[in-house]
Amino acid sequence: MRISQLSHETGVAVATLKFYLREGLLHPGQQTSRTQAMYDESHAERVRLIRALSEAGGLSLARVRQVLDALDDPPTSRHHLLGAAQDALRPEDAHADPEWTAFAREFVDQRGWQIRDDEPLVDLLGEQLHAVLDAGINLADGAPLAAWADAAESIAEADLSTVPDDPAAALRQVVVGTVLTDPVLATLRRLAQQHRSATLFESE
Amino acid sequence: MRISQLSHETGVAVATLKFYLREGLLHPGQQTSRTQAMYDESHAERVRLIRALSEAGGLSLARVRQVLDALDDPPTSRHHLLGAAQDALRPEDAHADPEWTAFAREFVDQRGWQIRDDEPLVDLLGEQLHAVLDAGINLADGAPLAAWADAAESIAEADLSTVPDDPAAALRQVVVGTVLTDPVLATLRRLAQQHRSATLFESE
DNA sequence: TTTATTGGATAGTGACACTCCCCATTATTG
DNA sequence: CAATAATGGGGAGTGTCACTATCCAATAAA
Repeated sequence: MRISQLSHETGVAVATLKFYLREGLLHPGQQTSRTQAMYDESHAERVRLIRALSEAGGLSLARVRQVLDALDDPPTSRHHLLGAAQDALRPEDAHADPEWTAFAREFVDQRGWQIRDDEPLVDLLGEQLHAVLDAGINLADGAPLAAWADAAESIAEADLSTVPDDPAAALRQVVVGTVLTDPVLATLRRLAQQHRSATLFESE
Repeated sequence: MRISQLSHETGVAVATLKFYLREGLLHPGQQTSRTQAMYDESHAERVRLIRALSEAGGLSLARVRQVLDALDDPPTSRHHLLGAAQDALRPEDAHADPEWTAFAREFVDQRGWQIRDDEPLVDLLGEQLHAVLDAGINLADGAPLAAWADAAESIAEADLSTVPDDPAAALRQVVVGTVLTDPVLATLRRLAQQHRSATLFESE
C-alpha cells in the first residue's frame, strides 16, 4: 500500500507518518521508484503500536523509540525476558538519595524479593516513597505498603502466567502489556475505591 | 519569611515561585509594603505539594490547580469524600466509544461494583481496554482482568482503611495519596515481575 | 548612603509532537 | 499524450507547556 493508504488504515496523518519515518520510529517502505514506496501490514502494525504506547501508555516518542528498539532485538530465552523488557522501560535514573534507596532496598529484601543489587527500580522506588512521605502521607505502620506489595505480587503472577513460549512474542506482551495496563490498574483502583467507599461511609 | 527564604526552604527558584503566584497555584503572601510580602509555613507546604503532584505524580499544572482547588473546598462528610476526591482527578473525557464503554460497564457490574451510571471512569476504562486489545494483548479468557480487579479491591481497601476522621485531612490523603502512589504501584509491579520471573524461568 | 532584595510585568527559552509547505519526481486518468 | 494528483524528502513553522530571564521602581538592610 502507499503512504496515503497507510494513513487511512491507521488514522494517522500522512505528515505524521513522514515524521515517524524521519525519526526512525517507522521502518522505511520498499522503494519502487525514487518518489514512491510500498508499505505493508508490518508498517500498519508498527504505527498502531507507536500510537498505543504514546497515547494510551503516555510514553514520550524518545521512550517509544527505546521500546521499539528493544522489541526488535528480542532475548533468546524467557529467562532473559524481564531483563530485556525492563531495559526497554528503564527509568532514566534521577538524583537517587542513598538514604531512600536503602529504605527501598530494605523493604524489597524483607519481602524476600530477589532483586539485583544495582537495580535502578529500587532507586526509583526510594524516590517515590520519599515523595509520598514528604507530601505528608502516612506510611508509618507499613500496612499500606505491605498491602500494595501483596497486590503487586498477584498482578505480576497474572502478568507472567500467560506469557507465550516464543521469546519475541513474550517480550512484546510483557513490555506492551505493562505499559498499557498500568493505566488500567490505576482506573480499576479508583473504581474499587468508589465501590468500597459507598459501603464503608454509607452511614455518614 | 521572604520569598528568597521560601525559595531556599523548598528548593524552588524565586522566578518559579513568582510564576506560581501569578498562576494562582500559590496564595499571595501577606503584604507588608508595596514591594514586600511575608510568607509562612503554609506557603512552603503548598509549594511542596505542587512539586509532589507535578513531579512525582506527573500531573500538569492545570491538573494540579484543579486538585488544589478541590482540596481547598473539602466535603462535609466522608460519605462525599470519594466524589470530591475523584472530581479532583477526573479525566477529561475523550471520545468515548459506546461499545467499549458498554464492555467496561458490564465488567464493573459483573464484579458487583456499585458505580454511578454516568461515571466517566467507566468510559476511561473502556478506552484503555480498547487500547490494550488493539495492541494485540490477549485478555480473551478474562483471567488477567479479574486478577487486576481483585488486586485493585485490596488496594482500595488499604487506601480507605487509614483515612482520617477529619474530612479535609481525609480528602487530602485520598487525593494526594492516590496520585503519588500510582507510580509506586507501577514500580512494585515491575519489581514483583522480576522476582517472579527469576523463579519461574530459572530453568530456561 | 550604598547595596541588595522585592513585587510586578513582559518577553524569551527549550523541549515536545506534530503540521505545513515546497519541490522535483513519478503515477494516474481522460 | 496532456493534465492532474500523489509521493518522498526536507526545512520551517505551530501550539502547548513549564518555566526562566530581564527590567523596573520601590523598599529594606548594612
